[in-house]
Amino acid sequence: MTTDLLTRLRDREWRLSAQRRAVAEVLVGEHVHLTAEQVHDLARERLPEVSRATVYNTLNELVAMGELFEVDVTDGPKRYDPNVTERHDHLVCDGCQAIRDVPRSSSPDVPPDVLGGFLVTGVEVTYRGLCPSCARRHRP
Amino acid sequence: MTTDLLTRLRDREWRLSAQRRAVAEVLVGEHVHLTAEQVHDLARERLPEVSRATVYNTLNELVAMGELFEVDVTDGPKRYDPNVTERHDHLVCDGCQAIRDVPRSSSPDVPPDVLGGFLVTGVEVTYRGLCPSCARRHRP
DNA sequence: GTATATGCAAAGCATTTGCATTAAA
DNA sequence: TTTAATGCAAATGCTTTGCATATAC
Repeated sequence: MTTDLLTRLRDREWRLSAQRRAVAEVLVGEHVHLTAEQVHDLARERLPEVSRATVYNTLNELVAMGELFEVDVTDGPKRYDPNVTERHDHLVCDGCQAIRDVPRSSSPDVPPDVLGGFLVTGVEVTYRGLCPSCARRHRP
Repeated sequence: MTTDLLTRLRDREWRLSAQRRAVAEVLVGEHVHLTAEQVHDLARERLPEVSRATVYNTLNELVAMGELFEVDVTDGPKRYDPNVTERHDHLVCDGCQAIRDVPRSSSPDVPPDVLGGFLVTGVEVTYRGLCPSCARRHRP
């Protein structure tokens, strides 16, 4: 039973302002990888007076809390990934920049002889290619 | 026998100015993952009047030619990886931001049932952790 | 000689910061 | 009431751009 973001935030005694709630609510769902600006726009639909600074502050706090991942797999601004409970990789479309989460198949690892004393604590895997609709456009 | 960067550039009939040569010469070696600013500084040691704009122009051209990879695995500015001939992954130190190339062990892939028509053309793998000296500092 | 690269300084984005104001607990 | 979040606008950091000048071919 995975608890959702809003519930976890309440449990952490995180000072819950209307602005922070608006930001957190926007970050719910699957395959959500929004830029800060997109979060700002969506949050403003719920609460018109949310400022950009507050959006950035809030996103950074959520990242620091481990409740949000920064994802830097496309050109341009960083994206934010609320899927922190399920280990997953990313499928990135070179055509339209869409990002989809995929469960991790098998964990890659480094052959010990090339590690040279390096301590590995995490792995990120990014698959690049074309999403169905961009693939169709490319070879119809 | 892998031909080196300068040789490949000559073969491409790439207009070879002193500035471009200075930039290209800086991009030779193993485990080289410099920022644009570092490239600029090193290039200026060889040719003091190289401008920042030219460094950026040149780096972008090399990337467009496929002779250089952009690597975005650390905070702050992008890094440039001249190792385009050998398939490899990256080991990134969370302590000091050092990056090392490691040969790819086994190619990860996505289970076909979650691909949903997505066409995969490339994979990037980033290992994060602590390099030997940062690991020592962390648990001595 | 001609097309193209260079350098400068200014502009462009994305993000952060300082500080006075406001609101949560 | 107290402590912390907000909003604004200015500042920062990285990268790109426009255009006059210089240079490789």
